[in-house]
Amino acid sequence: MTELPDFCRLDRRKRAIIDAARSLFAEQGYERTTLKDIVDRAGGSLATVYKVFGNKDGLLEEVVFEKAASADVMIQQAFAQGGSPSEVLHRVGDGLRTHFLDPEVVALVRIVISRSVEDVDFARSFYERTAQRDHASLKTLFEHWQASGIPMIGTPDMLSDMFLDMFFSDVHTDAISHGAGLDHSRERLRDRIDFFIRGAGLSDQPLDKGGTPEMKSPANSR
Amino acid sequence: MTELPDFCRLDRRKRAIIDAARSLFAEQGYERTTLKDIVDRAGGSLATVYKVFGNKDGLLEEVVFEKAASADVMIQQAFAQGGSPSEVLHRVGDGLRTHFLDPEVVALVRIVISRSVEDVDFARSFYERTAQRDHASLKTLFEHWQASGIPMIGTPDMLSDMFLDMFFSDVHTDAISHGAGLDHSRERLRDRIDFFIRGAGLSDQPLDKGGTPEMKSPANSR
DNA sequence: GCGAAGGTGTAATAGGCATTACACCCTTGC
DNA sequence: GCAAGGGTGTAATGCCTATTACACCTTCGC
Repeated sequence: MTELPDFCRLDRRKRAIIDAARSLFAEQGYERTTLKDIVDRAGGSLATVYKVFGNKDGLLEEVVFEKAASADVMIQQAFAQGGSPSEVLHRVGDGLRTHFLDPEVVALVRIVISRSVEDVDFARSFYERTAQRDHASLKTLFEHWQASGIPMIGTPDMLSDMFLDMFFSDVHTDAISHGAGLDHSRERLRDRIDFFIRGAGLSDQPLDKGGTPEMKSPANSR
Repeated sequence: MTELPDFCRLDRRKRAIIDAARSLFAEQGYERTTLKDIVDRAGGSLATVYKVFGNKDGLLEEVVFEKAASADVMIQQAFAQGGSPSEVLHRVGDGLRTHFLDPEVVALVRIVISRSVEDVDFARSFYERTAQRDHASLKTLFEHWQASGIPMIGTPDMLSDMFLDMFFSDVHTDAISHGAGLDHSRERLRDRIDFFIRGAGLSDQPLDKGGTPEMKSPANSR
């Protein structure tokens, strides 16, 4: 029963291979990266790659699904911290921005998209574990607010869609233009989320009825 | 001087090859499509492909940039037809929806994204001729309205960005999920554009002060 | 009909890379 | 120390496909 040592050793190998593969895939794309490249960077041996992952596709799956975490936990937390819809949405937006700003995430999205032709199931599975899950989490938020009597225009489903669109479109643009066309500043994000909040009819409903009904400042036209 | 006949003949060949290549690239992706596939479908000969396009990459460029038309003309027309911002934007939205619903457009976007790693210039050039041009056209619209005294919240630049995001994000989702996750109905589009109009503070400013100020039907909360 | 310009078809070249096979070395538990 | 099992390194296999070369056939103006 020499399980533990073997496991550890193999495990270290596995880690090194996955890390090397992820960075190489991100740099060069999947097709252009040869297994030799990966072995050269990770150390170890080609034979090990086949022993652990079966083949190149198997390795890709491990790499992608390890990194393809949904942001749902972050969304729950942002909600749990409390505050008005506006405050929560700004927090969520910050979290999503950080997540999608990661160049490795963009690179993986590129790979998934290019493989989505040959392997629809793979891509769809990625979609379900990321975008669809984010959507569901966000939808829950709007449902909560709706249930607690906060007025909004549009269904939770539609609002969640629109909110995420702001981020997917940025990832999309980044994937094509390699960041040439995009300003990822915090100010831009703030403006966009404020825009969303107006569209959703969520402009601060003062739960405390102390303040004025939100005098729209003309400062928005930057 | 036998220019015309030669030209015509070559031209017919060229057309057939581009058409075959475009449909095959859309079906299978660029890497998976061999020049043999293309010649088999187009008829003619491999040698002709090399004579006309130089190599496989040259063929791809022709295919992509022929199809990658900007929607700017459509945007100008939608504006020229007149009407309130709301009316114009709904028209533009319809046009963009039609454009981006074309599966071949989505397929080409997939290809451009996957090649954007190895050939940044190619992808960027695509971006400039499509998204960036659409953005510029749309921005002009908002500038016109702004100049003519119609109040709006946000800069023309930002508004144009936000408007296009609704479509880019759909293309992005389609590219990954192959349409599994998306409803492209006209109703959804209408709701989204109404959302945008609220966010932009453009909710019908009656230029003609005859009618009622556009009674917003509560049908929005579908 | 004829000759030439230009397409066509096919076979050869060449290189790349996933995948497999195999002999060697090193760690590990006794 | 030592035997065994599991990693390692490398070479071989095999397939695929871009690209080239070349001999043949069509078309078109005359």
